[in-house]
Amino acid sequence: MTGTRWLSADEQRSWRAYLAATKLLAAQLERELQRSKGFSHAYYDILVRLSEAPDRRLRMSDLADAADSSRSRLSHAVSRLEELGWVVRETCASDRRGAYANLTDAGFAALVDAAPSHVESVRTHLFDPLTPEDARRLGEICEKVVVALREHCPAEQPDGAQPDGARPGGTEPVPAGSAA
Amino acid sequence: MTGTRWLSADEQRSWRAYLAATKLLAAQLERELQRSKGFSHAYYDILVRLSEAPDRRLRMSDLADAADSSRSRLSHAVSRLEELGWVVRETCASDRRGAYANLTDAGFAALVDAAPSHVESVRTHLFDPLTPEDARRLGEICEKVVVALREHCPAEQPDGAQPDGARPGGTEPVPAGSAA
DNA sequence: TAAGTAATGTTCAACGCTCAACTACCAACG
DNA sequence: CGTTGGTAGTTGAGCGTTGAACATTACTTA
Repeated sequence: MTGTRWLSADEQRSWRAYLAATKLLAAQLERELQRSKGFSHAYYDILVRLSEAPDRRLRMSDLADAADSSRSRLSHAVSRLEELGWVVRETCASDRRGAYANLTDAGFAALVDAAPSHVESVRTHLFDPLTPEDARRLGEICEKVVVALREHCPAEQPDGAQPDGARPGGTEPVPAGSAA
Repeated sequence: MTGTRWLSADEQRSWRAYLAATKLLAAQLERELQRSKGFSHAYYDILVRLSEAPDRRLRMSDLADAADSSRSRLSHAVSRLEELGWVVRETCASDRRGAYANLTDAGFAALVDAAPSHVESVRTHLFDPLTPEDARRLGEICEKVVVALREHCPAEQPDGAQPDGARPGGTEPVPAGSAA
């Protein structure tokens, strides 16, 4: 009864490195963003998704999917962003259960303000230590993992976002669209 | 004044894939471990580190470093593990400020019980979608990132663990040492 | 030995996340 | 219509993390 497919020595080493890298990198980016701009990466991510959406607004569910977040978490987070004046909710006319989250000018400004230092953090701690080839491969590998995860749990995840893997949109820098 | 080194289109794509993959994978592993065994990956990690240590015990600080955890978080976590009967604290004779965390037989048994399904999760969601070559490269890339992060923040991190990057030890399977 | 500095570990308050209700609404079917 | 089932989003309790403050003990230097 030893059906377990244990990890090989190489796999274990990769796995440990993965665990350490992801944990340390996330903690470092969080710390730098928190110290320089006073808000979390979770907020940043929400602001980015909204900034990229048409009219800078998104249905709550779509925003949750875009940010790989649970609906509950998103609802709480949007409430806090509303208190900051960075997002406002708006009820949906066509489906009265629904709600839009709108990015305000102040929210957009906060994103514009935070982006440069955050991008610099990402570059410093992730891309600078890697060769361009490494970076490209990391992306490919992660895309494979994402595809597998999205199709592997069709009923467990917050929702079944299509396994795109190739969304355009600029992550860090502020996307197209005029400020203010 | 536009000193920001923005991400290229390729870099952005890699970065987004990285963000999605790490978030989804962590959530999936957490969910499966939680549902099948009822405890978190944070606990699992602590149990693993303790199980690998001589006499299955470690100073709190060393354990915090090994698990890439803050002292505060570790202290809380160990308290909870103590309530489960999986770890016991012991005051250190040679340094009376210090404390050891000892893995109990029950704690070791819990790890032995959880390991197979957890390893299966890791394999299913990470290694199965990848080629062996991918897995090897992922490990190399992560090791580079870890090295950079560890040397880049000598005064900010919980502690200054030496930039090893090549610790042996078996991660998932239960390491050498007799059970019970 | 006394004073100053550093390290270990715990505790507390604030905050965010999770999970399970819960409200409100839509849509289909009889 | 009225019912049933499913969807959108919110809420609240419980729990874990964070970061700072704290007590205690060790080390270093005069």
